[in-house]
Amino acid sequence: MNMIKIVAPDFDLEKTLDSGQVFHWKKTNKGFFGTIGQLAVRVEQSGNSLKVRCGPIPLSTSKRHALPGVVARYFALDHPLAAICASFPDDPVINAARESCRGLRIIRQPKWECLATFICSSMKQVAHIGQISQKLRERFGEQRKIRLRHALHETYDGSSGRLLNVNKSRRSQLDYAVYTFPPADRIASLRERALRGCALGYRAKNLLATARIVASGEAKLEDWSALCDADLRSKLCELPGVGAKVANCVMLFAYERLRAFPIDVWIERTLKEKYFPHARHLSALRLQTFAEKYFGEHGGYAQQYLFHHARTNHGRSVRCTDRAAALRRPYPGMTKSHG
DNA sequence: ATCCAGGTTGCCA
DNA sequence: TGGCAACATGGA
Repeated sequence: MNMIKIVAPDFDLEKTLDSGQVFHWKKTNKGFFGTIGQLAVRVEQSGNSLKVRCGPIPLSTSKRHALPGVVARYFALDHPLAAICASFPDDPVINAARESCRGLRIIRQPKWECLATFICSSMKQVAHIGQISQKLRERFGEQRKIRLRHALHETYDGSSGRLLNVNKSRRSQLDYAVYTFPPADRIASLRERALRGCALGYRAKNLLATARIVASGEAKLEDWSALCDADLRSKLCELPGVGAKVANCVMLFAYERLRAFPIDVWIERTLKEKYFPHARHLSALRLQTFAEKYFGEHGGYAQQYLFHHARTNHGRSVRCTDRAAALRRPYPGMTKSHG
């Protein structure tokens, strides 16, 4: 039985998976379905414990015992969250974010999967990125099935060990299909047209070009773990479709560089509104420099908390009953335009 | 319909 | 350096 229980204090599964750092987890009433690398996984949280079921393990039985470790590592349960949060600066803005994002962890994603997904993320809403990821996976990844419900809900014939009253077609309805992310060489083998078919738009060219560089061995993503932050960033930025923001996301979400501080439109808006309300022109570089210095060694965590806090609509300076209108406003909460 | 989205790139002064 | 437009797509 590929079912385990993991003690996970100081962890909020839903916030973690729904904070825009990873895009392929599907929420159902029975928990989250997704993949961790090649492994199909279903995760449910109740209180401090995680119930994890995985699909068929295409590995030796000795590796089976590694499952708890794989899951705990993916969700970064070893991060000292209290200490990390305590290292944030003390101001009303980050304090509010820290309060509302309790248990949110920066997970450890597979490098290629993270890089490829964020190349697809430019000028896309979080929901769209999820759609693109899903299409890439369905069309070019591998399908893995995982039991939708626990077997105890079904009727067993104790002598044969078989399910009763469940024919084959019905049994298949009990399975949930998830898809692994296609490896770089698979993407590299495609035509740009095939990628555009996954709604990538102009990003298709970048993803394809980067996939070919990775697949050729010219860019060794795993080896780059040994580089210092600055060198890693410049290596990532050499890849087509990767600029400062995407590089910082990949550093943070796949290379454990907790200092990396991605600045997207949401974070830029938040920083300007909350920390520089009167500044007229603040260059991207100055904002980046400020953020890295001010938020410190776990700036990436602070950034993720600010991002999620802002996006979940708690961070608005003015209560707004019309969420859509609030989202439409360039600087939510502001009534006067700042020229 | 119009605006915006976890940006990057090339070109301009 | 810093501003600016082009680049595709879909949801609100």
